[in-house]
Amino acid sequence: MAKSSENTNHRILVVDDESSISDLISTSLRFVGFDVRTAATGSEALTVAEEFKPHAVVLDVMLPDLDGFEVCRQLRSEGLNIGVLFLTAKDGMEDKVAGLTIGGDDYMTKPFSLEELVARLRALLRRIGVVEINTDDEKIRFADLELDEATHEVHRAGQLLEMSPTEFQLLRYLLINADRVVSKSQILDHVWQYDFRGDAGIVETYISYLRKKIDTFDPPLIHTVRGVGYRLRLPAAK
Amino acid sequence: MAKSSENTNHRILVVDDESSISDLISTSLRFVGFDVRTAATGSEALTVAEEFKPHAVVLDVMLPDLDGFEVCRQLRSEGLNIGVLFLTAKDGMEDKVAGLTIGGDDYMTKPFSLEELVARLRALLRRIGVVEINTDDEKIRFADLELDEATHEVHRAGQLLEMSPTEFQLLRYLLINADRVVSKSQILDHVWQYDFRGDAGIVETYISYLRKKIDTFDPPLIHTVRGVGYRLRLPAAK
DNA sequence: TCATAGCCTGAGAGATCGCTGAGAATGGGG
DNA sequence: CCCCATTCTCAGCGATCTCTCAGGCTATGA
Repeated sequence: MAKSSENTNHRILVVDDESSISDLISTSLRFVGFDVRTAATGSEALTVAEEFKPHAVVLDVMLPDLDGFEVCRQLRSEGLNIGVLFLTAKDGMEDKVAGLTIGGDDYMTKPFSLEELVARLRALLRRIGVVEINTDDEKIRFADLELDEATHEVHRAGQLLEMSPTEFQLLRYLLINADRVVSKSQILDHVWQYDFRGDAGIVETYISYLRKKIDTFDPPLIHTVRGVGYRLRLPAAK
Repeated sequence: MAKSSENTNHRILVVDDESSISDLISTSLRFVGFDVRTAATGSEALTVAEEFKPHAVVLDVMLPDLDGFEVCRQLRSEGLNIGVLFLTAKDGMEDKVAGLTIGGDDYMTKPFSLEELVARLRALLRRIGVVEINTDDEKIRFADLELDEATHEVHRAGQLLEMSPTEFQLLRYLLINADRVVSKSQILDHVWQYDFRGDAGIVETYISYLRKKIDTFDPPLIHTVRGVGYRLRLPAAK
């Protein structure tokens, strides 16, 4: 995950009762530049929110005391313009959550990937109008390759390329780290769901898929750095 | 390994229960200028960290009491911006360890080389923002030779040179010690994995490989100091 | 000048790494 | 319920890399 100064001073409150999850999330969000606080219960969340005044809340629906929706209601009742990103287990509750996400809110099912979390959170902040800059441009470009966060489309040389969700996320991670080497473990940690227990070999397979789609054009952009990882680069690069 | 004033006052906590390993690591880190403390258990690590306030921790995943992740969690839960470099055994444990590269962290499998350790640790400190200088420039230069840690590229006279992993590490070691003579055993100790049980003759072979790549240009930079070792230098400098 | 220790380098065996095709397992949509 | 897209595992292979070894070369000191 690339460090970015764009998030500076945006306050995010992370609410989850499993400390392993809230640690994982808060570490990632801090690293990309957010100012993060955590809470383990609904009431703690309300207390912390009062003084912390977060721009957005990452909120587990299932909490020991109040449920996430109640927390959300009470946060909103204070008239604050707070975005909420709900987290829910993948158990059928999803549809209910989907119905309850109003306004600019969003939800994700656990387990998720960290890249996805950050992308959704940024989109959310953009929607509720907290982030001003780059508000009309959600595209990442490298050479003649273009990835659009908003439309979820990828173009190379003006041509639309079909991507599966995982391919899209992998490509985004490579693009964010364009020109830098990223290891297979880094990719696994950021692009795959945090509970993935497989081999890093899966990354090779997906790199292969990606190459078949974007590197049938010239020049090839995805380069292998043997023993280290992968790197997006232009051959011309001096 | 070169002494460098750049690391001055950066505190590193080394946590490993095998004293041979933690001695090896702490000696190397002290030599390159870090302020080092060690701990043999997870709880000791937490105690020491409290008063030592390290900038980064080199942390064995396998500890007698708590495991490395738990130690990491507890260090982080205090909201401190601490980088963690995990050490893991090469056996199967790898797949159990997901999420090790989150938040700027990194990991290495044992056995590793000391050069690699120092390079990774510096990169980590750079990422988490402890090191201010050269924050966007991870290049080492000597004459018209340039090695880039981020892209893993080597250029001479503007031309890109392909390097195998070992060649890359050897060249980095020579560059760090530019103008100084380094012996074959020094090279072996720093560039090769610490459990390498072969002959120092391997160094000659790799020097030969390097020369074929970087010293086909003029002037030659790698010079043999007979009976002592090798030295990177410009001919003009006497 | 010669002898010798130290160094260089080519050849090649063996190990490792990464790429890819095939196919099983999963899950959503028609 | 079946079909299709997608995810993931696995194994074969080809390419690259590591390391050993041996024969030849070079600097150095007697």
